[in-house]
Amino acid sequence: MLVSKAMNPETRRAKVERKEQSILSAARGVFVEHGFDGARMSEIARRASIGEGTIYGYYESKAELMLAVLQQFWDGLTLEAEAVMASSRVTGGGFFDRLCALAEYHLNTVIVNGDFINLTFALRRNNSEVSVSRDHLRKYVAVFDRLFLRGQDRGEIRQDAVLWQARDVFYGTLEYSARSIEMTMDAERTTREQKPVVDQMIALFRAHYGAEPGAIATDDVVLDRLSMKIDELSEKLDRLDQRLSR
Amino acid sequence: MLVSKAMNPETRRAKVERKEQSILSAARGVFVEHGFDGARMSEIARRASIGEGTIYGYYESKAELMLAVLQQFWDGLTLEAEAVMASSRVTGGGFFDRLCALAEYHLNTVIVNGDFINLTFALRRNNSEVSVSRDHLRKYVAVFDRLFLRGQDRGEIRQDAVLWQARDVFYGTLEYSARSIEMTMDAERTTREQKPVVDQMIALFRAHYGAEPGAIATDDVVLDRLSMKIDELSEKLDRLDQRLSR
DNA sequence: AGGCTAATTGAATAGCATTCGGTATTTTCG
DNA sequence: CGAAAATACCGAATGCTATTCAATTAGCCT
Repeated sequence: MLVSKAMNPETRRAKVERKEQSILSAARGVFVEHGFDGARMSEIARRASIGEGTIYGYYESKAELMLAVLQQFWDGLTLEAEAVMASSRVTGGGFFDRLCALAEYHLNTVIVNGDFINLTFALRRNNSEVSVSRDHLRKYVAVFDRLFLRGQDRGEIRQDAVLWQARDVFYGTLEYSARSIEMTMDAERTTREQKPVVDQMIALFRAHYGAEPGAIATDDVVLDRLSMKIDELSEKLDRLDQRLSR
Repeated sequence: MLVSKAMNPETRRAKVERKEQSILSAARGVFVEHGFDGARMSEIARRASIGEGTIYGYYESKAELMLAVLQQFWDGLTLEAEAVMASSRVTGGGFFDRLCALAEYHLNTVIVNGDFINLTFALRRNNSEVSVSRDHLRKYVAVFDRLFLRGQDRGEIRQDAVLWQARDVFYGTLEYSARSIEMTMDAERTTREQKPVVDQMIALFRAHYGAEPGAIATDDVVLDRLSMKIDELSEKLDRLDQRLSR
């Protein structure tokens, strides 16, 4: 049939993609539930309603299936992070409002999907070739980079601030905090919630990277005043000089 | 024999411990070389020169063996970190010298033993009971805590600085930086070495937690210089004034 | 020495990812 | 449309490993 000829290439791809998605989502569920080693290919197959061997027509191995799941995961995070920053709550807000929103989103994500994130880095244990997801990670952290650069352009951030350091501090601190929180590592303070972590972080950024820290602004005022006085003195000197030479 | 009676309890324990150590070091080598999944119990047994089944008389399972290796690893780190801070190079030095030494040591360690550290957190995927090493982690990070508190006592650090935040920033940033470095994630700057990471970090700590932030000190110097110049000018003016009025 | 206990061993077991030969389903072309 | 060719699908068979266990050995005490 002509119809089939015209439609089939479409339907075929669509069908394949649908099946791929069903495998992927089944796999994601099983991996989240049992972890990598605990996940059984048989269970994934069962949940996706396909034969066990069929999976291998779509993914080379368990590790590569996991990798596909992780890539989808990180891509989703990237989209959500962008969405959070563009959300109405912070639209029109300055750099620090957006940063705060991003920090809250990231911290919460890391806490909720901690296992997933660990797996991202744990996967590159033996299968050294199967660790492609660098690009996806890069795309995710690029969300922060764009925000930071824009903040610099708009003059909200010091021009001499170092992007890579700020990025490391931001993601590093949040990730470590998340681990501390979920470990309830704190013998010192039993209630260590997410909010103070983000607040402290924003405060640090404001103080260290902000374009106009209070102390320095004050000093600037003092400097201006002194400069003006110098100018006054210079003028007076000139006038005296002229008077003397006359 | 009385001798055997007196010695055997000692020798027996010693023997057991020696065998335990030999298993542990064999395991460590194999795990480092091949990762957790890649490691074969048979190879560990061979390297320890014992039968395959014997291992299970000492450790319940492969995961628990790994755990023992990890605990030994973290304990070693703790000792080394203390040693670095007490080393002659920084003896008598202030808080920031010690902090710098600790940061350099930690960053280097994390880069060199990155796989090991990942494994620490990746192990608690399925075997949720087998994740005891919290105490060992706690002991390790406590090295920083002691340094920080001492710095506060000596007045080198602001009294209102928050310990847990500083800790998160310190370890979090270093760990994340290490990952970035070993991933050579940087399309922006190909040569991102360890030194600048540590330097930036120390600078941040000095500025944000130090009792006398550097930026303001610099501005103070500028202010002083300007004030002096104004004084000079004033004196000159006065002299001229006197000459004129004479 | 010699009996008793605990330690050691490596062959047997069991669990799982991956493969493969056969079957069903789709596509192609006369 | 129909049959041949190609492709997708299946799940039992394979192969590889952690783990167990019955037999053997070494250590200990009187």
